[in-house]
Amino acid sequence: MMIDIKFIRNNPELLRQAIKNKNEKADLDTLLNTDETRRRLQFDFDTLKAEQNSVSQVIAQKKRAKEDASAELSQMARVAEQIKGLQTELTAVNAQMESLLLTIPNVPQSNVPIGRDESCNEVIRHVGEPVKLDFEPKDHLEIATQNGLLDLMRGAKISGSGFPIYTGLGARLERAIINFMLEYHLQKHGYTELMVPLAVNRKTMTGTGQLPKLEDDMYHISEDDLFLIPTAEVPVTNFYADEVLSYKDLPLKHVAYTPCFRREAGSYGKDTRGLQRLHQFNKVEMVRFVEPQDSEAALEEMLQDAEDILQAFGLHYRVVSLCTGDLSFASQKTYDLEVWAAGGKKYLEVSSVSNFGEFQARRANIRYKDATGKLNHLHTLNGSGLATPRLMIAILESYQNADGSINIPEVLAPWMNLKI
RNA sequence: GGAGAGUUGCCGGAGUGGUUGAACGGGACGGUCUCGAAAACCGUUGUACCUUUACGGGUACCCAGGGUUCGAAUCCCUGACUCUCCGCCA
Repeated sequence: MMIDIKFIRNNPELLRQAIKNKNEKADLDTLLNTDETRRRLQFDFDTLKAEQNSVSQVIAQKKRAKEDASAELSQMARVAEQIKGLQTELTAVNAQMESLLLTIPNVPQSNVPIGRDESCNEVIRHVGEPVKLDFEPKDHLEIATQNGLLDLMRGAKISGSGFPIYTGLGARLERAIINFMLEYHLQKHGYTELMVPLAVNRKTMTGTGQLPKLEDDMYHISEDDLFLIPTAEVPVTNFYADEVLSYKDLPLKHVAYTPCFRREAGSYGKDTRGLQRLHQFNKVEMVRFVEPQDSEAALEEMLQDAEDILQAFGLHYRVVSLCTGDLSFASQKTYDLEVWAAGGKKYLEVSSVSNFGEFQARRANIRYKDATGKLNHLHTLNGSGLATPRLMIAILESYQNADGSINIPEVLAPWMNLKI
């Protein structure tokens, strides 16, 4: 499957532009040349095979009639040899095609701002007001330390930096946040929960587009060639890999809580204080499977689903439309939600909501039969709803008191067995 | 970890190395019949690629990858997965 080679063949300039705008390094010319070679080989192969098939029947007839078929046999011996040669070439070219196709990114939607990097992202709107504190706010790490919520030193001791340990009330708070978000999506947004494997195979990682590009960013268990998931998107989207669904099943909406693992190779020393950037963190993820004509509307809906969580916490945030240079490899349009951190006085990314069009469905081979019985690739979307670390930062910093204590957000009370 | 059995189309289930893309049954869909329905009968019912303005034609696919052969669903090798039994273990 992969990305549609016919589409690439017919729209090379569109692809060239998309690759450039996304700052990707995909070799389109080699791909197109290889495609031509492949088609020529395939044609020759098919032609010879057709000859072999028909003469083989003649041989069968003659043998049954006890006639001499030695002329045909020697002719076919030659043909068989040629076929074998072509077969070898074809196999090699097909493999080359596949690895080239895997490096072609998804094409951004036309309404995505064009730009090199995040400085070109477009702020769509601000929602709510930054919390007003009549004292100099502390940052989340100070608050967490003072209240005994986190033990990063011991996390570093037993695993390494970036593997946080939530302690006591901190652990309960983290768990309450996760449960609150999960139940919110289940009960108010109509998602169905999945609890999924945290280690997945290579095919699965390729299906959603993490591989081959991001192999260095993932934890890999070489013994079994398994990868720790960087997001629940991977196992949840691949839930339907190699399947054919019915239009009657759609839209499908799944939500899953999982820890996420990221090596964050190459980002050392950047925004590392406290919970800002971690190798392991918790996230509730929403995934949707929809008919193609519904995916644009579904993206807006999912964005709202994620926003609802921030609003439930009464946190100020902004919605950002990512520019082409900041879009992920597989995405054709992405909104980020950035929550206001009162202590650090900056916006922190807590959610990324993306429409992948048919890109992932092609790679993972997820199809559906539409109302007319026609087979199509469906569209996939996903969005964080939300990632907890930076949400925790915003909560601690927004709900702090002058004496360094913190209040528990009202919506979490039922999840912590607290009476407020 | 050890031993055995298996993997065929939407499902069940045949298949001797040569007209098998695949018998037979079921399901689904269309039609005949009927006031309507059931039953019965007739027909249709895979995917991908190449080619053709079109009708059509060609190739591949019977878990995956190799091999034997003029020719493989059918024979051989390797691997994946499923099931049963034993061992170990939460």
